[in-house]
Amino acid sequence: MITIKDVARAAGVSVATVSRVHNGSALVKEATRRRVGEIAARLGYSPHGAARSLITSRTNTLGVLLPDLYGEFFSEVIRGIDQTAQGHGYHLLVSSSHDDRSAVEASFRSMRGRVDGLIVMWPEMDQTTVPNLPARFPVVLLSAPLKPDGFDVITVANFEGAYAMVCHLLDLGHQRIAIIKGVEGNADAAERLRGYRGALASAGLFSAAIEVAGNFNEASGFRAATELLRREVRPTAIFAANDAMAIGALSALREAGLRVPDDVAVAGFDDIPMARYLDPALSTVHVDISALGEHATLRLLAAVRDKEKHEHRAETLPTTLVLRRSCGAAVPASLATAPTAGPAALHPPPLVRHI
Amino acid sequence: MITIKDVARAAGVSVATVSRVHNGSALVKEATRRRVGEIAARLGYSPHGAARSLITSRTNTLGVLLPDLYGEFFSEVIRGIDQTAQGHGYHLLVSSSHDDRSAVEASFRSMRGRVDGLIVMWPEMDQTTVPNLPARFPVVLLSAPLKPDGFDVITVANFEGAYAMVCHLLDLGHQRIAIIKGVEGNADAAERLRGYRGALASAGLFSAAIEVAGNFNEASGFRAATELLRREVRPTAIFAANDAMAIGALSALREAGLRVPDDVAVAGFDDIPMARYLDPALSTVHVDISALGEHATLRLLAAVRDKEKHEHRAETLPTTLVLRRSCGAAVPASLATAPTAGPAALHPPPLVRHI
DNA sequence: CTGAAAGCGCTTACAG
DNA sequence: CTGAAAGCGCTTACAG
Repeated sequence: MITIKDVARAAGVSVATVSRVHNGSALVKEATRRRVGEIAARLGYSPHGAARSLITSRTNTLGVLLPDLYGEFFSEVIRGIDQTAQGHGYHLLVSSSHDDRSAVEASFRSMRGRVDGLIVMWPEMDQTTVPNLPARFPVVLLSAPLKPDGFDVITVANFEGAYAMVCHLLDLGHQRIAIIKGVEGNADAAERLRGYRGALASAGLFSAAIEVAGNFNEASGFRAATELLRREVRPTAIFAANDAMAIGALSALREAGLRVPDDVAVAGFDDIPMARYLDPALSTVHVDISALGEHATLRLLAAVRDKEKHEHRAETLPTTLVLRRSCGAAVPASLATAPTAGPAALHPPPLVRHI
Repeated sequence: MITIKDVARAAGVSVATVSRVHNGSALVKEATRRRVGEIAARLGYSPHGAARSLITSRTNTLGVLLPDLYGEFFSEVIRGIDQTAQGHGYHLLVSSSHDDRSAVEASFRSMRGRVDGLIVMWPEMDQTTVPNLPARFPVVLLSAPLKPDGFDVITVANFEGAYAMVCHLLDLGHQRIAIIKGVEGNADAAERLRGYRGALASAGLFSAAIEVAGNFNEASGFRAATELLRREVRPTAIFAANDAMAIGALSALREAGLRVPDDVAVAGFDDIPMARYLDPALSTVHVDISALGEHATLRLLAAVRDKEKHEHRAETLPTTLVLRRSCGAAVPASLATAPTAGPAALHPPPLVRHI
């Protein structure tokens, strides 16, 4: 590996000059700049990142801690983060499978000196498990249920989205609406449940709540739907707390020979990219997932840029109702058919209702 | 930020001793070890990664360069890489949108001194664009169409998979089988096309090839299928060079009021996780995508561990035919119904034919 | 078992 | 405009 010394020697200058050339310092004679630049290029020199970080105490890298890397949701989050970070000249150091406080803290330690800040998604965090990180170290929390001092927090309008979706199902005339709940102790899951209950209560149907357990993956949605179908009184609509479980529920209903939405209406939450390709296409609460990543990154970059003056905020991204076939909403004929070819037709516009 | 000096001072020892404690050196008295360890913990000390990398010339980080971060395919690749890397104590520095030689080389330079090796996925690489990287620097190429000296290469059995799928369609009696091609100049796309042509040729139908352009995304599959439907002689089967395009084709067929597989059979390539949830479930060539990432990581770790003796290899991961409903294969009744609840039932076992 | 010292590859005041 | 020198936070022979 060739170092700054090799370049300096070959060019007959000091390492300071080579450094200045590489950092575009104005204090270099044009001729020197060109000569050193050429020699560096010829030698294939590139500055050693770790050495640079050590002296500048900047890494141009953001750490990303996620519970998991599996599936479309996390994939979209990362994409949003990556695009934004890359656009600002930052790299991404990613790490997954963080499901408790010590894992988060351990990851932080192992990233110390390698990142300028951290995005941590960990919806199971609660008051007692706020990670203990050095004060002033820039951290953005995603989907955190609280707003601890010293952190930026970005969440999704879970309550509002769930509330609106269940209200919509009520509007369609459903009286027996079941929810497949998300992971126990998960903040997103809790808020979506609260929205479901709130909507039922607003219709005077609070005691009609039908709640079954789920854990956000397809298999649990399948199991939950199967269980619901075994009950003597079946629900006429199923609201799954995320799309993955809705997909599992659709499978269960199909296998049971039930038609969606005719026999049972189904709705999800997230609007992952595949939701529109299911058959029937899935009605769901739209979350701009990559925007979540983008926002988190922008907040983090702001915090990194001025550590001192940065004011921590808690932001909530809005959600939107996206009505496709699975919930049985009457989709206007003009939207139901998409006669033109091309990308636009690929995504037959769903009925969108702003919440 | 607290450094090794602070710990040494607080513990009344030299920095060398603190360092030894943290690295589990055997040359430390038990009492010292405990005392220093406690003080370090109390102070919240964690070693500075960049400083450590600089002196040890190891980063415990692998760089991952991908063309894109969008969609299930890349998501699965990363997951495979991450799991394996994490299991071996390595971090991941990811970077996307690499579509030409200079982007790859620039990324390499910016990662210099931050990673111990690189996984580069770039299927458009060819003989003239092999990136110029320092000799002996560990690099694994994914989906590369050639095996340049000094690189490990991992590819997928594209030719065999496509060949087998098209043979299967021929076996079902199809005579007019169209292919929706992948990105021009993409190695995977080229091999899949070769497999398609080879299968037709083997049936004496080479001149019956029906080839339309595509670029691996849903929209292009939609367009291609729409174009095929406009022809005076329609194909009876469509083989899309990846699942995303098959999904687009399914949308186009549905909008045109055609039934799959009754009117037109459809098959894809990749077996992304959602393939089984489509309706009809998609017949496709199964690639163990996360295993691709896993293998790449293992090869890279081997190269990192003994740079000198490491022998570069080219490996090809096998593919499997996965027959679901969309191609019209007669699925045995025992497989078509999945009566049991639970995760197993979620994935009704497709007819798998080993190629 | 412990410490003093050199050095990893850079950047940046400070002189000149 | 350029260079000598200090120093970022560590690790590791080398002495003792």
